[in-house]
Order: sequence, then structure tokens, then C-alpha cells
Amino acid sequence: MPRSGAEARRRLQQAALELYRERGFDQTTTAEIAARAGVNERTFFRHFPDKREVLFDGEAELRAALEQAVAEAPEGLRVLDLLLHAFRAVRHVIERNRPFAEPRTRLIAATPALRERELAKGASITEAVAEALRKRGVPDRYALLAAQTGWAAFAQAYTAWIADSSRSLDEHLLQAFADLRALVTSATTGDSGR
Amino acid sequence: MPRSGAEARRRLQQAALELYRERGFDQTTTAEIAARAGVNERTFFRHFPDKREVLFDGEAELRAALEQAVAEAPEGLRVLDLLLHAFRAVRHVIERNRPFAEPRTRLIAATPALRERELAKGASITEAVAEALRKRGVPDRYALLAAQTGWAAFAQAYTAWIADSSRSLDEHLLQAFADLRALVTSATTGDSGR
DNA sequence: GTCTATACTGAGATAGAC
DNA sequence: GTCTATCTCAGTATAGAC
Repeated sequence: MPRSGAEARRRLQQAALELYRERGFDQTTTAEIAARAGVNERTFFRHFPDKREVLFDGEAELRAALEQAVAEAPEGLRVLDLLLHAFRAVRHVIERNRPFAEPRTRLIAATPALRERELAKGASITEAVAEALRKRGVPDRYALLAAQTGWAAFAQAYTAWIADSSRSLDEHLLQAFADLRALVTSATTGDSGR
Repeated sequence: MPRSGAEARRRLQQAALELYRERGFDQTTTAEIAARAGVNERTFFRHFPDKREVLFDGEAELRAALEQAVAEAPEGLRVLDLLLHAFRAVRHVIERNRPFAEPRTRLIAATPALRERELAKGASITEAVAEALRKRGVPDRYALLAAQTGWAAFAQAYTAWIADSSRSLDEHLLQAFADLRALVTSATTGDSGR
């Protein structure tokens, strides 16, 4: 059994996802996860601060990629176009683990404790994006609002992509940001959409 | 000792807010809260499912008020104007407990576990608002996006109101929704805002 | 790697409101 | 008497301290 650390970490994530799906998050103990991964229970908490965090490993990478993408986006764009550009630039970070994404997403949606953690991760990324916007000269008052609005559009695109993989994440992103613009500028109550 | 239930509940909330502020959320035990409220520890868990929930009692009321306000808003408005109308209609529900709001907000902002719960409450309200919009004929694709965008504007107004009570919540709402519109339609990178 | 505090659960007993 | 709020007792699992 390799002691490499990274290996154990991956096995813990795999075991946790399996067990949470098999018997539910609440009905799974950290001891069971550790046992299936072939490590001591204490090792679980050395790798992950709590039972939820084991499912949210990619967050730091996505946040860093987004911060960079915002910093490097072309000048002169409207703020939301800049954000669309940034999300498109990092789409490969998300597309990479599509096979994991679907079962994970369904599990999170069905488990309030995990949904809370997911929202916290989204808020954390959103704040980082807002800060990156400020560094580009976007006024304080707009920065957080823009980041949250853009994140909502991204979340819509992501959900649509999980449900319909016949179109690419990129296409779903373009659609969601177009929806957002239509929403603010023209959609009136009772419109049936396009 | 009154057996009324509602009395004990209020004392538990009061005691919890005090203790969380005095020594921090993590450093406060449910036994201490119960002791200060003059009830058994088990009674705490009868009123509140967990240690966080004791600070989020008003959520159901706000959600119900918003659902009704969305349902009763005038026809023919653009979706975001309808939401602005709805938020303005329920502002008294929020303004009512201003004295509580400030210390509570600071505590939540400083406590990750409470921040997570607050985000979950926001998501829950947002989904209810989205459903109310669908019932008014707003297309599925717009409903959740609109609700989330509107909620972000509301959150911005709320934060501004807590920080600057010299202007009313209503004024802050008008400002935040105006910012939102400016953001989508015109603000470009490097703009210094108005 | 061991030990411990405490958040939370469940079942059953008690006490007050009606 | 019923009904419901509360209390007592006995546990388990997470997470943190050492």
C-alpha cells in the first residue's frame, strides 16, 4: 500500500464519493471512508479538515485560474464580457473531470450539508474574482455585484452542461451570458423567451 | 418557569447571540446557551436543529413575504423591475429588526460556519423567488438567473444599509438595482463609476 | 497515533396547559 | 383525561488537542 500521501488522498476522495452515494452522507462515518481507502481514520483528517471538504478539492485551482484569466483579459470590454471571456478561458479546468462531475453534482444537490459547502466555495471564488476586477479598475460598487452576477450565469451554464453534454460548456456559457443580458435589458413578465 | 415554548425559544436565541459574541461561536457550547436561557440542553435541540439555526429564525417570514410580493407585483414590468418592486414591498420586514441586524451581521461575517448557513438561506429564498417568477410566466431559463441576480442586488443594498443607515433601505435598493443595470448595459473596464 | 470534548440523537419519564 | 413542552439518561461520531 503506497504511503505517498497523494495516493492516499485520492483513494480517500474516491472512497468518500462512493460511500456517500451508496448509503448517504449522514449515514457514512469517517471510519468507514478510511477503512475503504486502506488508511487510519486519523489520516482522513490530516488530508481534509472535515467530512465535507473531501468533495471540494478542485476549488483552489479554479479560483486561481479565474483570477489569472480576469487579470489577463483584454482591455476595453464591458465588465460582464470580461467575465465571460475569463470563464471561457478556464473552461478546460472544469471540463477535465466531467466523469466525476455528474454523480458528484447529484449527490451535492441531494445533501443539504454539502450544498452549504458548495455555496461557500462559490462565495469564496466570487470574492476572489471581485478583487481581481478591482485590481483592473472596476469600481468597488460594481466589483462584487458583477462577480456574483457572472458566477450565477456560470452556474447556470454548468448545470445545463451537466444535463446536456451534447453541447459544449463553451456553448452553454455563451447562452447563459446572453440570457443574462436579455434578462436585464429586455425580458418582461410574460415573455415566453426566445 | 413558563412552559410556553415561544418564551424559551426567544430566551435561547438571545442567550446564543450574546454568548457567540462574547466568546465566539466555536467556543460556545450548547450546554452554556441552555444554561443561560434557563432550560435543559436537550430543549435547545427541540427548538433548533443545530447550533447555527438559532440565528436564522426570520428566513421563513422573509421568503413568504417575497413570494407574495412577487405574485402581487404589477404586470408588464421587466423581470428585474418586478424584483425591485418586490424587494421594496417587503422592506419593512427587514427594517423591523435593525437593532439586531448589525451585531448579528458582523458575527456572521466573522464566522465561516455561520456564513455557510447564511448562504444556504439565501439560496433557499432565491429558489422560492424563482418559482414565484415561473408562476408569473417567466421562462424557466430566466427564472433562477433573475432571482439570483436580484438577490445579489438586494444583498448589496442590505450591506450598504447596515454600513450607512443615514439613507433608508429603500434608497439603497434603488441604488443597487441601478448599479446592476449599469453594470450589464454600459460599465466598461476602467470606468471610474459615477 | 491516543485521548477527549462536545455536537447531536433517541427513548422514555415528567410536568404543565387545556 | 389528552397533548405537548421539557427533562433525564445513555449513547455515537466528528473533530481537535496532545
